[in-house]
Amino acid sequence: MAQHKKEAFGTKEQNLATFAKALSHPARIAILSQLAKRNECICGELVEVLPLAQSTVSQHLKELKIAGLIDGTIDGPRSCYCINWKAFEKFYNDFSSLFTKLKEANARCC
Amino acid sequence: MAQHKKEAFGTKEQNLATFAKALSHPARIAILSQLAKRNECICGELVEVLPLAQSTVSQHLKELKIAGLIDGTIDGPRSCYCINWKAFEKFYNDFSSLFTKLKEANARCC
DNA sequence: TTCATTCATCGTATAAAAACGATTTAAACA
DNA sequence: TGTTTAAATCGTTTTTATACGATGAATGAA
Repeated sequence: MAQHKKEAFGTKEQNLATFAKALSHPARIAILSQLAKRNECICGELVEVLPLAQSTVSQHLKELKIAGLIDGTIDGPRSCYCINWKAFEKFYNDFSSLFTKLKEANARCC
Repeated sequence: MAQHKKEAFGTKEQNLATFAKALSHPARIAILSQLAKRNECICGELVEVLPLAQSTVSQHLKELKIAGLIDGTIDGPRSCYCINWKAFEKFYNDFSSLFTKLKEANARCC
């Protein structure tokens, strides 16, 4: 009875929602901030900094990767992650467009 | 075993995550777009436009309201909703700051 | 080759989200 | 007062997310 109906909406809305969902957990915001702060972005360093188990951090990294916001490369026994700037910028621009559209309409709201 | 640990993160990260979560469903993006498009923002009009049951739309409206992104006023037997511009702008600015911060760090990523 | 390190994945448990129908509430109107 | 209309809430089901420990795979070092 609770089948999701996300497909019933437009592509633009779905893409924006996917982007927002990737950012919808403080752990993933923290991960992005850490990736931005460091030259090296090793999974283990994130585990040290975050109040979560290693497996949980790995799971969040996977979600960010699936969303396309980060890239991961294997570096020996370690994994190095970094922000996928191109994807992130695309999503950000789409979101900014929505924001601008909403803003313009603001004046005549009830 | 799966108690949420969102409280273990910073306030800034939590607030951003809450904002993103409110936008993390295409129905809620569509609702915001509709609110921006119309002079009147009656719940029933949204139900007509969206591919969802009335109770489900009401639920999404409630979430947007709890997140602070919209305001609702009772208009006779109807409910009139509009975007809470101030809150929306605050969140948007916070998000833009994060984006800028990430962007500056981009050059020295692995 | 063996062992330690690092991370991903699996299995599982709990919590939250999404969706709907049915019911309730509240206002407008006859 | 009773009836209609509109929307919120309730109860329920299904799906997804969050979190962890345990296991597995792959690399690097002994």
